Amino acid sequence: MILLDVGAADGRPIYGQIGDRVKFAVASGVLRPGEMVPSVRELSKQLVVNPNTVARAYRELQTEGLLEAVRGTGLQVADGAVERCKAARKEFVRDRLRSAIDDARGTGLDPAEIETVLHEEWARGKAAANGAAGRGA
Amino acid sequence: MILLDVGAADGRPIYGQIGDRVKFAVASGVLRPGEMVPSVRELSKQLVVNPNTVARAYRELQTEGLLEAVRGTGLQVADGAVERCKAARKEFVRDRLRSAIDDARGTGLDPAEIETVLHEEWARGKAAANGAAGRGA
Amino acid sequence: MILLDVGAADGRPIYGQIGDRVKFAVASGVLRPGEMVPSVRELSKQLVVNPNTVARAYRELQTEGLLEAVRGTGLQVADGAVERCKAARKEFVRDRLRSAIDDARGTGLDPAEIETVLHEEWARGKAAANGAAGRGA
Amino acid sequence: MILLDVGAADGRPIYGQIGDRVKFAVASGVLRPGEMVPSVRELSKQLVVNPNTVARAYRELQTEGLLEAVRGTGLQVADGAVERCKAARKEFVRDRLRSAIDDARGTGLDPAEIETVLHEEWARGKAAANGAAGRGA
DNA sequence: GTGGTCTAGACCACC
DNA sequence: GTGGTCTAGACCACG
Repeated sequence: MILLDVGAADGRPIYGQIGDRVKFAVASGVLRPGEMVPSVRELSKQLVVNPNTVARAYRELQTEGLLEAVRGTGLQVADGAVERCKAARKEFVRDRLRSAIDDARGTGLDPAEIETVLHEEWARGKAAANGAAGRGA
Repeated sequence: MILLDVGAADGRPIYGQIGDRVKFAVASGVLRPGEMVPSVRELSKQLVVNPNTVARAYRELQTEGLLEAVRGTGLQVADGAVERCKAARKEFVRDRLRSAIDDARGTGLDPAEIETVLHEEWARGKAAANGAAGRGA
Repeated sequence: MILLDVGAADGRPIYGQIGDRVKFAVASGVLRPGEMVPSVRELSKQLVVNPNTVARAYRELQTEGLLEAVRGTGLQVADGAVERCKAARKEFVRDRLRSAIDDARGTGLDPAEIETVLHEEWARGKAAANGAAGRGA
Repeated sequence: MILLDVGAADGRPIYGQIGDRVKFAVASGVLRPGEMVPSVRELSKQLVVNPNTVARAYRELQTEGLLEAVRGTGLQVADGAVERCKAARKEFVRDRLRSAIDDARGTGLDPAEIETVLHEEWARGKAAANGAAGRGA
């Protein structure tokens, strides 16, 4: 099973995307406190990314207190991580949507037309999600 | 009046943001074909950005055929630019919203909650725009 | 003038030693808020160390809020850095002395003998410092 | 009674710390020539450390001639070990104190202030030792 | 010139 | 096997 996946280059650093993915996984309960995260080498293979990049992502999560090192064994999700990850996730979503909307408004395009596009894209995303769920069932 | 404004470090290169702003200005009719764009020096001062960065943005707009050099005078908006800029703008808006929505969905957050946030942020943006319009009147 | 110097491999990571040196320099007033620190490349040459290692040290100082990036120019000492660096320095000194003393006690060596050695080494260090100062004057 | 104890990650390898502890125990007479040292398994349990790590410490003590294998029984303290361990201990203490003092001086902190801290920490260590002795009595 | 990111690959200590 | 550190060198965006 593929636990984590990073999208194409969307400008954000890869190590940041990896960090976010881990947070989301913790927030969603896919990764639970006490559980080990994939090893640096394994995840780097899975994502086709340099081990250093994964290591950097993990290091930052460690300094944030979300991950804990177990000597010679790996890294595990810290105890209080779930709540903080949930908060971080919602913050992330809100920021992302807000900046997209602000950018759209900033173009000078008619707000009504923006709203139309917004609804279209929301519906498209929902349909895609349902389709995926349907195929999965 | 501030014709162009570039946001803080949102990851995208500044010269790209500047290029987009020019396109949007053309699409909105703020900048008309035949009109001169601000000089590199002027715009770089206005945006508190290095002149090289503005020059690069203009250079790329020239290679896209959206701007034309007028010898010894500066750069003017090309003739067929409006339609292409309008198309580019709508494309930009759609891409931006779609990727934001996809990213939000990718976090595993409950879609209903995402939709709530989406509505909140849309309303917030609308209110801010009205407020700005009101202050302008 | 050599602003910073890292000692031989004393077990601690080099990037940590570099970070400490910067903090000490700030605490001592050698580096003042608003001043630029040596560039990554320059310092890496000076210390005969890989640029990445210096970059890592600087990055951590940035996340600690002690250094601020000035786009395309370099890194400068942050405003409130002096106080925090002074505190960090004293903490560092105390930790270092305490652990050394604890380790010495942990060996089971007669406390009186430890104290003798302690006085000898303190005197030796003082003499060396004076000698250096004398030569410098 | 806990014969040996290894501190938290102080940067030095654990197997080295264990080796030192054995040497100190020999120097202090806690472990006498001809006496058996704890088995790898027993000591690894006591220290909550991987058996390999203890084994490595013992191996190095063997190559230094401080421990001798007794076929089918274990490892015993070698005959001439006491003197060498005493010397090593004093060397260790001196090195440790000197490097700590040098490091403290290297920070640029006022020597008088360093001396104050030094006295405080020395007193603190002495008090702690007395307290432990008191509790033991 | 500046820092930031990423890759590739090495060595170490520990399990 | 694990993570941590370091080196070497590349490319990018920006000044």
